[in-house]
Amino acid sequence: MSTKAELTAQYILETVAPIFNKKGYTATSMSDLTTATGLTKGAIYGNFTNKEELSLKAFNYNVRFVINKIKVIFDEIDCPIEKLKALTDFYRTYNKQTLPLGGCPVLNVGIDSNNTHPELFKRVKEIAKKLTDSITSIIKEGQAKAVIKSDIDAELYGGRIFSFIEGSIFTSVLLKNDKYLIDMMDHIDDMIHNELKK
Amino acid sequence: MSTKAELTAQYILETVAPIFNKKGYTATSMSDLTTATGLTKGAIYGNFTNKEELSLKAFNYNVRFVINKIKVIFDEIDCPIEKLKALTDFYRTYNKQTLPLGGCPVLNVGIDSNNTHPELFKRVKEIAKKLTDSITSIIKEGQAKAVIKSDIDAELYGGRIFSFIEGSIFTSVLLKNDKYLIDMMDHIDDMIHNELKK
DNA sequence: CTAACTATATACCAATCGGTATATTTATAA
DNA sequence: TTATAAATATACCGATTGGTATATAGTTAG
Repeated sequence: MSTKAELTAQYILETVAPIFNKKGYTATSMSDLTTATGLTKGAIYGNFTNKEELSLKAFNYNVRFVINKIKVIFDEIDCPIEKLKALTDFYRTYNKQTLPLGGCPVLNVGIDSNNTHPELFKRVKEIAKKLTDSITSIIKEGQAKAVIKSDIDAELYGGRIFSFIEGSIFTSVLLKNDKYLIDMMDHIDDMIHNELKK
Repeated sequence: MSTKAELTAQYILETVAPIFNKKGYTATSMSDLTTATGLTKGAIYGNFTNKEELSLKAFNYNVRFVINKIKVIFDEIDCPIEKLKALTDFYRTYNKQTLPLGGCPVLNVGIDSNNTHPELFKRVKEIAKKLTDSITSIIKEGQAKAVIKSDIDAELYGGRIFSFIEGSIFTSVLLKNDKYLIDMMDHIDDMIHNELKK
């Protein structure tokens, strides 16, 4: 029952997660982490084997944060069309919601880990696949329930919507204006009505 | 006439640009650059004041590479609609074309420099603005020439198309499949025909 | 209250970091 | 061919990197 260490491990993870997400793996130094946590290397290395493991768990922590929010929303909705609309509603305020994380972990770590940290990149890819698959599933569910046109290519739209979302997050962050994100969600809503909905 | 130094400076830039683009600023070490160029620090620091200046010029070099390609295409086309379609054609093979650069510099450096290198980030933002503006201009030109619907919000579509492009680049890189990029270009083409074109 | 154990802090390691001063080589002009 | 200048290589700098061995402090069971 090592409750003490578990608590500090959790505290370290929470504190460290946004730093890794914002600065990236290499640009985040162990001294950044000791400063932020107010702990020493002894405490950090007592709870995590090395920087790599810590960064991976930090990414998982950030992703879980986002996915849990989406899950909560989805669990309250039956209709696939409404699920998709709830998803765009969620992403309308995505930048505000991911402020404590330091931005979108998939976008940030996806770019950061590419060509530098294969294991981390692999994990991001897994999550991206999971996200596109979940959108695809909703569309297929909509087809099964006959509220979405049966001739729609669900996989294609799943990937397309994922690109829509990540692209507009990127633009809104780079140009520092949420209008790009919000407009894209409007566009997706239109698409749902004009192309997907039966 | 210091032709010698100018040549090596150019050689260094070309060799170094894809490394910065792939690994990011911090993860790229000076020793990476001496190894890649086969030169020593003396040669590099003789031609560039420091790592920061070098990374900025490397980004500019990469961006110029891409923008020049687009310029060449645009200069041969008059019709705004055809320009937009040529743009999607260009991006269909974007990953292959930017292979020597190590990927999309706007996407890579935009994420990498955020929260770490304000000056570099500012420069990426400038380029992103330039790109969205150029798309917006084409749409406005199309409206002036009465080939694009006059009630279309050109700025809105400019930002939207930019997000489409960057988002699909991201997805195709992350999931290692060009189909996401190609499908997005198909989608933009459809949009041009169904929403923009008069 | 003490002994045993767990968890954190301290002090240190070799390696690498970006950067510079100087020596050496290479190119150029007379 | 030689003197001069330009360009590159070498050798080094202090600071910081990720990581570890050990000492100290904190917690808990008897």
